[in-house]
Amino acid sequence: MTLHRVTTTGRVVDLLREQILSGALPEATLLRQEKLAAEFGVSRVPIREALHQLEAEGLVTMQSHKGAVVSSLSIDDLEEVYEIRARLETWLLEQSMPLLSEPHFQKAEALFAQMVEDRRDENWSNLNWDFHATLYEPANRPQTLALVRKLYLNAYRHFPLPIRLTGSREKMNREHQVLLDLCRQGDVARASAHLEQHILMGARHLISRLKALRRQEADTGRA
Amino acid sequence: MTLHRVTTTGRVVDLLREQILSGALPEATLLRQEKLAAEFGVSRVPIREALHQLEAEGLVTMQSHKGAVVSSLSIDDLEEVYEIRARLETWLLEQSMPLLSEPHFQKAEALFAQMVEDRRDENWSNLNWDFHATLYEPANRPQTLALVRKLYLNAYRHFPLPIRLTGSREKMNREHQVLLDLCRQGDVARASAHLEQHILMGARHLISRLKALRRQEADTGRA
DNA sequence: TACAGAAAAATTGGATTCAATATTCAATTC
DNA sequence: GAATTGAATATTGAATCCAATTTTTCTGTA
Repeated sequence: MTLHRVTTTGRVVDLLREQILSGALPEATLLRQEKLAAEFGVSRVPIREALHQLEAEGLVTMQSHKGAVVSSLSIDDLEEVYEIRARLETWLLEQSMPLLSEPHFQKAEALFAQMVEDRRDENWSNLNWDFHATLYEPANRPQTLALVRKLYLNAYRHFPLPIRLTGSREKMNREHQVLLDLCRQGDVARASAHLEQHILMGARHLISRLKALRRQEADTGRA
Repeated sequence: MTLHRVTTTGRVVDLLREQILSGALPEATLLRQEKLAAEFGVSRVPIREALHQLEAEGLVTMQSHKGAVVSSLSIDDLEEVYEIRARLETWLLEQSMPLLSEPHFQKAEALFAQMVEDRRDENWSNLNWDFHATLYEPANRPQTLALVRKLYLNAYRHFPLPIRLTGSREKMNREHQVLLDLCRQGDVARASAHLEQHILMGARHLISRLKALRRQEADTGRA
């Protein structure tokens, strides 16, 4: 177990990524190197290296001599990412279900209970991911899991947390409960279909909330 | 139409990526900043920024104060990447097939003819990708297409070109021909199944060649 | 000879400095 | 008065310089 590199660049990358994925730095935010350098108390060099790295991850876009901005996903892109997730996650579930055993169910149920109980929005994303990942874990597909996780985080960002949860929490809980039941019953076909619906409905909800938000912004802008 | 940024870092990224994906820089190659800087006639700063970017793309791995190496895919990882491709590309094909029209067929046939004719190995990868992409294009899934392309290139590298083509060219051509025919006939189910086999067989071939190569290297190393 | 430890060299990471490009804003022209 | 040019300012891109870390080499000892 190697205790990873602790370079300034690495820390800046982690910090910025966290702030972008959490929504603290919303899309289209201009990232000034000097400002970030002052904020973190370092020179501009590690800032720029971090920005290049985040650009490769798709989280920011850089234009030479102009600056870096937090990149945004169009609604179409967002929908497509969810569809990719649906395609890959159902596949993971189909592979893992025959291998799911009691410890997995118990872990998933514990995470589910936490999600129902913990009302703090900021914990929801991680719990939700851990819940899903637990069900996929026996498939033993590390590359796929890592890829899906990246898509998950990338799609979930940009939205102030309360917004993306409003009015969907109870629904999500019910769907997770059904998914768990179907997994326990070993009904692969229905579990997979349910998961697909779960993901695509999530996308629909998010997109409708996003559109409402944009309409609202346009209205206040006009007023 | 913006004439893109021409920064030193950007050019270095493109050059290194090209060399890695083409196999000119094989896996596990140590990338010395000073050496690369001298080679490209620039300072170490843009080299380092480029390495960070390529690390985020997964093409190199960096260890602090030790150096950067061209990252390698294990055989298991390689196989998994091919399976992801199979899962996503069949999906793309299923969506695009109902929308395929004559211009697409003609473009695909032209690319196919070029692949049959052009014996130069170094053109094969790009032609092959263009052929596949042509069939997926009507699906209008830019994110998925970009993702699959990345997986395609990433998996195909590391192998000296002649090695990965030896003994598979004729087979590939036959399979492409069948795929084209099935697409023209509009038989979605069979085309999709054939494409899946095509991709998975490609993986099997590549892996067996790779294992043979490693055995051979071990033998000569022992001798 | 084999090994441990310290000095030296090599290499990377980060700060500072300089150069190139973009933006801002005032002066000028129509 | 509006548009345009150009100087001043701000910001990024890259080179050089210094610090921190790792690797190698050398030396002394068992």
